[in-house]
Amino acid sequence: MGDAKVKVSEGVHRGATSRKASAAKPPAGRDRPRTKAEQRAQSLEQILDAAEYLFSRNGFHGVTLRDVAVRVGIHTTLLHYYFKDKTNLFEAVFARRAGITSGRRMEALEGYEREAGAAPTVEGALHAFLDTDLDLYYEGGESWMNYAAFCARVSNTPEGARLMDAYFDPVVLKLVQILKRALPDHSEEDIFWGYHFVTGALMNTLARTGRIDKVSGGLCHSDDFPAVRRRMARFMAAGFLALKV
Amino acid sequence: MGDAKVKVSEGVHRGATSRKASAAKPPAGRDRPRTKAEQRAQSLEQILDAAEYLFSRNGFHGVTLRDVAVRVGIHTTLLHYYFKDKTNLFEAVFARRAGITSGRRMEALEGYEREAGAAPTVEGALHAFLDTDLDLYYEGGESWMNYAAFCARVSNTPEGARLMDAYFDPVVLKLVQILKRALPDHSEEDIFWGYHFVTGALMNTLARTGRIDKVSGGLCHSDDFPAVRRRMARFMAAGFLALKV
DNA sequence: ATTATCTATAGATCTATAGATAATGC
DNA sequence: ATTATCTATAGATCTATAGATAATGC
Repeated sequence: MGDAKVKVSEGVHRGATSRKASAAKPPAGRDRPRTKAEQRAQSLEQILDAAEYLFSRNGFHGVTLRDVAVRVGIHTTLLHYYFKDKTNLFEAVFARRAGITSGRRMEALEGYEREAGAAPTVEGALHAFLDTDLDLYYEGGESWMNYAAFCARVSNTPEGARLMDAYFDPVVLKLVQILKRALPDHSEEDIFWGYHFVTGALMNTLARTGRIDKVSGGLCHSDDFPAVRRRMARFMAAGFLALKV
Repeated sequence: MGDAKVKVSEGVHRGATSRKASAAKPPAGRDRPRTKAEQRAQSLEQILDAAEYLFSRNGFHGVTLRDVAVRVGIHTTLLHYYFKDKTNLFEAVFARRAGITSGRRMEALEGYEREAGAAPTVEGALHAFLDTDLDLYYEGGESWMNYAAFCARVSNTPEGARLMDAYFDPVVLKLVQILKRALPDHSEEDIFWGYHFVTGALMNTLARTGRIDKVSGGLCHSDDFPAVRRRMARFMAAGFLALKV
């Protein structure tokens, strides 16, 4: 765990050293939370950010509560105070942003459905499904990018897949529903397997393993979601169409 | 760990009970290895099988040496005897079949290259790349299917991705090389991103998370590699072609 | 005589809880 | 008076090693 950077925040009560350094006068900025509500909110967020980052790289079992605590600069026991136990913390990381993602996607899909009226296209549906999501992560900054990687990792595990179901099934079913209308002559199996390919490619994107960087000799970058966005819906739409001989 | 089935093998020395039961006479079948070489080979294989299965579902940190030992029906220390430490065991699981997979794929790609001569197609290259692999896992039985899931899981992690590089880079580069010849007007970036989509979809297949089963209401099955094989090369080939406007 | 397997055990680490202390709230 | 944070510690588990025992090999 030599790589666990201790992000020293100037929060209250964060070890004698930093406290002493800023004890005489209340430190200038809004670094130091005033009310208890603020303090609580800040701690929760810092903990979730750290856990999100660590879980996204090392998985549930690859992260210890100590890792998280060290990264935030607090004591392990505080994690129990706020989150009861490790499983709960993990699920809290997942739940924090799951509603937002799935909500935005659902809106985008329903928006497209209305707009397209009687003649939805595969590519249109995929744009709504994919671009909204990619934008959210890319524009959301580091934490959202970590959340994306977290989801990719979770989705790859048997237990994790179950977690995803609860939040993302409605969105997937909405997408499938539109795809069926766009491809009335395709078999249901074709549509589901097409969806299976799309998710795989998407998860591989969100995971940002760095493999594409290496394989391409530095020409492409795992972090370059816009590059994926520019290609993915078109690529996949053509794939769907090709399934029907 | 309630689900860790103890596969009681009738090997030598496997606990007083089973030993006593078969002590008087040497047990009939070829269950009991004669020579030390056979004994060694059998133990190694049993350990690798168990580790492969467990690592594929729970990842490196989600499996303890005790889990593996219990599943085989031996003592933890024997794992150290044969494999030194946990990391080594993990890499041995990976290495056992990596050469075979990558070898077969490479042959298939080179075979296709010769056969296609001056006019290779994207779909042809993808058939060679994908079908060979899917067949190997599907026809190889349970252990090969577990290995596939193991790889999918490994590939999704930052450290794991590095492991894959060593073995699979030449195969990937060969594929890319053929794709470039098949798509002379495509940008290199397009080809690499297309490859990125293909891998993602493939890894999602190998992982067999059961998600497609659920989403499709039981119509499709994660285990159904032939169904993927029938669709994937065609799907992806169309995607590649669509990238060039 | 060598190899395969087990027994015993050290040392580290991990999760979780109980209870103390130091802040803010009213 | 309540909430946030820390100290101390129990109990479980995990990896790894040293050394004993029981097979096979010659």
